[in-house]
Amino acid sequence: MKKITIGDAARQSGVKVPTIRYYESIGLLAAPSRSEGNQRSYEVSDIRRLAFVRHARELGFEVDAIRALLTLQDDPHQSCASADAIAKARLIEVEQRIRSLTALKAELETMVEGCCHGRVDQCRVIEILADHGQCMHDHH
Amino acid sequence: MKKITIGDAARQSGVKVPTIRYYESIGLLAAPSRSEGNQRSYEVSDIRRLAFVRHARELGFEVDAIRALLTLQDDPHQSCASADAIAKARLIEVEQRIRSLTALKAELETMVEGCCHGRVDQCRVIEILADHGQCMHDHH
DNA sequence: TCTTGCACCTCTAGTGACTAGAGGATGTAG
DNA sequence: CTACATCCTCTAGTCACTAGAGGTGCAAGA
Repeated sequence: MKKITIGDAARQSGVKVPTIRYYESIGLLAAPSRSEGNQRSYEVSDIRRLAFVRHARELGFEVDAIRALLTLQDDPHQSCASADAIAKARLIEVEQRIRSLTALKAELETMVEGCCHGRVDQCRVIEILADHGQCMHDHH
Repeated sequence: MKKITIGDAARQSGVKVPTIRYYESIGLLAAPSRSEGNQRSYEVSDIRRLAFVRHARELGFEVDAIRALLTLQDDPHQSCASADAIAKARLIEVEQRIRSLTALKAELETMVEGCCHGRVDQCRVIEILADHGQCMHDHH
């Protein structure tokens, strides 16, 4: 067995070194074996697990959701209904978030277009922020 | 002058009571005068300022950006170029965020569609998360 | 007048998901 | 053998709040 240091694990998985230690501390990754000199020594399966976590984090899953997904992954004979439910819930969140960001974008565009490029007292950026009544969008 | 309690200020501005005290502590809102019994007493202008902050926060501006906008608002004779720049920067952020969330949405849809509703070892939700190489979108 | 009960006060600590830094040990290349 | 990178643990900081403890102020009903 070749030993994978935490630095190599970080490079291969794309998860930063302190973050790997953090994941270990919150129980997302099992504590690996140690070398003579007390340095962490990872297996290839740990790298895969880290890559899984990283990808899920990039997709915006919370650590608790990832923990649930990892539990499923560890026991591949159970039903995937939970994984499906987690992904679906996240999809709904994402759709909602896109809707509200799109409304927000329109509002920011109005602000920027309305900027007179002159003095603050004629500027719609400040004006729109100051008066929520001018906000037509129900992004909030 | 009628005195506005912190509770009324919260109701009128939509900013929660502890959040108002927090904003005071970080210098976003000046410390108001106090009643005999040491209770905060706000002016109408404070309510407006709080509503301004709330709206800007809802639009996703960070507290530091809001601090800059408030400084501009306090001196309406200066150029609005800074306000414009802050709003434009936020607009770019929002557009970027929408793009990456849209890519993410597509990926989540692939996951959910690919779910066999059977066992985990045939489930694309887990599979796609486990293998980032299957992710075609450069949302990250 | 008393009491009930809500709203207010300050202060500390917790949240999520890390990130930064101190201070020291280990491992490797020249 | 000596640099120097990498590793170790531990604590504290980030952001924008939120929660809770423990105590005070105040207005209305009995």
